[in-house]
Amino acid sequence: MTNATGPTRIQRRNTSLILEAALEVFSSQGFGGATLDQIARHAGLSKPNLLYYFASKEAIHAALLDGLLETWLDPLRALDPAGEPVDEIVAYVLRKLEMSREFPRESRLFANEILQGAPRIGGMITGELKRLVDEKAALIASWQAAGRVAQLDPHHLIFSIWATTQHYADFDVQVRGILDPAGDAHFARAAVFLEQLFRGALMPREDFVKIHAS
Amino acid sequence: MTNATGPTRIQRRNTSLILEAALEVFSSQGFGGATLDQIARHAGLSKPNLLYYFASKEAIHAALLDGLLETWLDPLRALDPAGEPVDEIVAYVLRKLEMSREFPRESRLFANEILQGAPRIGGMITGELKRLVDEKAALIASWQAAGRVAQLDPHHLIFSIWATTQHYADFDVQVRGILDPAGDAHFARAAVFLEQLFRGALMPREDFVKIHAS
DNA sequence: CGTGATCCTGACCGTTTGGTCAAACAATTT
DNA sequence: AAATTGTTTGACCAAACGGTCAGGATCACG
Repeated sequence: MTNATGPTRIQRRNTSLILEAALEVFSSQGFGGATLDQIARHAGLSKPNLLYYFASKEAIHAALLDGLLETWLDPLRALDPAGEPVDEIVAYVLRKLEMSREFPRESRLFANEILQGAPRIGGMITGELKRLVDEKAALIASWQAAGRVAQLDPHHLIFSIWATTQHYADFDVQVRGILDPAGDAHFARAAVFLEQLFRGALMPREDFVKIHAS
Repeated sequence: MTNATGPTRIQRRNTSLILEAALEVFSSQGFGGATLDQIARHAGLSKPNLLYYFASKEAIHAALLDGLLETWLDPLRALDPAGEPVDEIVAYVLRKLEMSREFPRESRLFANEILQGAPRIGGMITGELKRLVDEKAALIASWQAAGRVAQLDPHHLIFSIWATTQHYADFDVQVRGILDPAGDAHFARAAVFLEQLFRGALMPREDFVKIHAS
């Protein structure tokens, strides 16, 4: 039965094998399109063995999302009230872009979930996520009130950061189809572009004039 | 058998019922997650009746995408070499945002397809789409060479326009979960924001200084 | 009103789906 | 090495899947 000594080596290894395989399959097929057989094959385990570690397909999916949500919101949490506003926001953009490069499957997993109406994480959006976004939007608004950032709707600013950065993970196939490269070269260009885009839009107007008038 | 007089009234009505239902289901479940029974129920037809009009599930999906691709690329095609550069690009942004508001399901259908690796429209991306994007990117580059638009990578500029505008369709649930509104009110704010964002980033630096130095 | 073409459906088929289970197998403890 | 616990699997199940088909209903038109 349940054991107080925690998960065994085998348990840790297999649950992680399963979650890795599930990430691969769910992120590229969506929940409905994924099958336990696919996940089992990717994990190198038998289907009944999956269901020894997880109660159901839903349970695997839930465990995946649960384990990822925290990591996913960390960059936004790191937005520092004490920092230089424009630099803070630009750093957030680049951190988010980096996550799209390093964890594209995780991004696609969330994208799939939200595209399909967020049936399994709806509560988290209107709860934890909304609280965090409202808090950081208020922070940006306070920066704007102090004249340290250009006046742009803070909520929509955050949306635009999500949209532009996650685009490189979620629409990877399209991006690669249009720019030919097989590697990660376009991420460097994307970083330059996004920094220009947001720095240009965020820099307080007076500062901008000062710099360019000289 | 085949008739030279074209489709009958019934054919037109039912194929359109089926495509409308398929759009609803495919866009919210993905191809793999959708079932013929769901589509049939939404269309108010029996499953065998669907298959009287379309040879297979794949055929319905293909017909949907085929009929939509042209419409979807029209706003980009409309980017006019003869127009005022910044206004042209901003107009494109707003047109694209309007499409996200009016046709969110179409946007999600494409998003689902590309998220899942574009297995069914891959050729179109590296063909027709790439040609169009390259052409318009060259147009923007020529505007930049003439000093009429700020220097920003044109391809990534187009990506960022797609990303920011389609975000309001594809991630609708998330946007609505964070801003409370049930209606379309946030689209007006999004339009203002996106115009600020892109106009600020696109305006040639010299013009900007001129305007704000006075 | 008849007749040929079009349209529609209930019953059915083979396969795949998520999930179960008893029994075999391996690890660990005593 | 025996006993206990934890792990794995082949065989199996009911339901749902995409798709077929023979035949009945409905239509357009002379």
